[in-house]
Amino acid sequence: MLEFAILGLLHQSPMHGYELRKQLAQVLGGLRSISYGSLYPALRRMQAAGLISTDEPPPRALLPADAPPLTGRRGKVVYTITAEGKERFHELVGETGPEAYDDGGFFGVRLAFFRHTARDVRLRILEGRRRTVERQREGLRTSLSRTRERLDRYTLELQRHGLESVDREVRWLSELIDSERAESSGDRPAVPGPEKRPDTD
Amino acid sequence: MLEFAILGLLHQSPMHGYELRKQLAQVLGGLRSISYGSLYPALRRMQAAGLISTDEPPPRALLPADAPPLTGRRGKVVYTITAEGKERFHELVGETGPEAYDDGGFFGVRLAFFRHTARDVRLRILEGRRRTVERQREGLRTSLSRTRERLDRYTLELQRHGLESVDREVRWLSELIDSERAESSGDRPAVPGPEKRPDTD
DNA sequence: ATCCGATGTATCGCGACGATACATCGAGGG
DNA sequence: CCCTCGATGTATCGTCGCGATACATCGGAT
Repeated sequence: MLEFAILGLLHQSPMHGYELRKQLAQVLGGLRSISYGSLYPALRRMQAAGLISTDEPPPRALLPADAPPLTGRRGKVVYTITAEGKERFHELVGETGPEAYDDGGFFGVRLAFFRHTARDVRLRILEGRRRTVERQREGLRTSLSRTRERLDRYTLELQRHGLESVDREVRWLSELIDSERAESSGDRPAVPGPEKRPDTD
Repeated sequence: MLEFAILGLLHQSPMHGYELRKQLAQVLGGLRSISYGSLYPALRRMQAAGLISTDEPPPRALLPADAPPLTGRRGKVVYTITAEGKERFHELVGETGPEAYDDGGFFGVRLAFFRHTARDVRLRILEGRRRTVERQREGLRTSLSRTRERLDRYTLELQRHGLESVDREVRWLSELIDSERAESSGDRPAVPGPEKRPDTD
C-alpha cells in the first residue's frame, strides 16, 4: 500500500522524503500519516527493487578540514520514479481484486489515484468496496441484535455508532458509483475495447 | 492496548486463546479483530510479566507408545488473570492521559470497560477524546479549504466524507458526555472524595 | 548574535499482521 | 462404521509499520 502511494506520488513529480511524507498524509485521507520509520525503509526497498532512483547531489563538497562527526550521510535526496516503477504502477492501477478494496486504507489510496484508473476498473473497485462494507454492516447488525441484551451500555453505543458510520459509508459509495455510471453513459457507447488506458507517459 | 483488552476480558472470566480472540473482536467495536500472530505473543509477554497464568491441563496423558510427531505442545490452555494482573488493570483503568484517548482504538477499548471506571475518569476520557477529534476536524477543515481547488475530485470526496465522519463522532461524544453528566448530577453531590473505585474484587 | 521552527535524513526496538501448519472433536452423510 | 467437514484450538515465521530518537541545515524573528 505504501509502495503504491509512493509510486503514485513520484509518478507526478520527483520529491524529497520530507515532501513525500506530507503529500502522503493528504493521500491517506487527511487524518493518518506515515512515519519516517516506515517511509525510509520503504524507499530503500523500492530502490533495491529498481522502482525508484535517487538523484543524489554529492553528499558533502570536500568537507572542510575540521571534519564534523558525520555519523552517516546527511545530504538532501531526491527520489525519482524509474521506467520499471511506472510499469509497476500501471500494473497495480489495473488490479481489481479484493486486495484493492478489502482494506479501507488501500482503498483510500486507490481512490486518490483514480484519475490514472480506467472507468471500468474504477467501477469494479467501488462496487467491490461497497460489497465489503455491506458485509461488515450485516455482520455488525446481526451481532448487535443477537447480543443487545448482554452488552454494556457503552459497548452498545460504540457498536451503534460504528453501525451508523458503516451505513453512511455504504450510502457514500453508492453516490460515487451512481455519478460514475452517469458520466460513463454520456461518454462512450458503454462497451469500449477491453484495453483502455486513460494514462499515457 | 492489547494488554489492556486482554486483562479486561480475563478479569471477567478465564478463557482459551480462541475464545479470547472472539471476545476481542466484540470489544474492538465489531469490525476489526486481532490476529493470532498478535494474540499469542502478547499472552506470552503477559505471562512472563506475571499478569496472567496458564491453567494448563497435562499436555498429553501418557502418550500411547506409538508416539505421534508432536512437534510442539498442543493442549488446550486456559488463561487466568493473576492478582498482579488485576492490580495492573485497575491501574490502567484509572489513567486519564492522552494515551487513553488519542488513539481511537485504545479509546474504544477503554469504552468497553467503562463499567470498571469511575465517573470522573469516564468524563475526563470522553472530553479528552472529544478534544482530540475536534483537533482532527479543524485540521481537516483548514486543509480542505486551503487545497479545495488543486485536489482531485475523488480525493476531495474522500476528505469530505472523512470530515463528516469526524464531525459525527464529535456529536456522538457530546451526547455521551451529556448523558454522563446528567446521570452524575442526580447521583451524588457532584464532589465526592478523590478516591472512588466502583469496582471491587 | 541567537534562538526557534521548518525542513530534512536516518535508525532502533517493539509489536501487529497475514500466512501457514498442525491438532482435536462433534455431527452428518455415505 | 468410517470419513470428511467445519468449528475449535495452539503456535510460529517473515514482513513491515510505528513511535522515539538523533542529528543537520537554514531562514527569519527577536
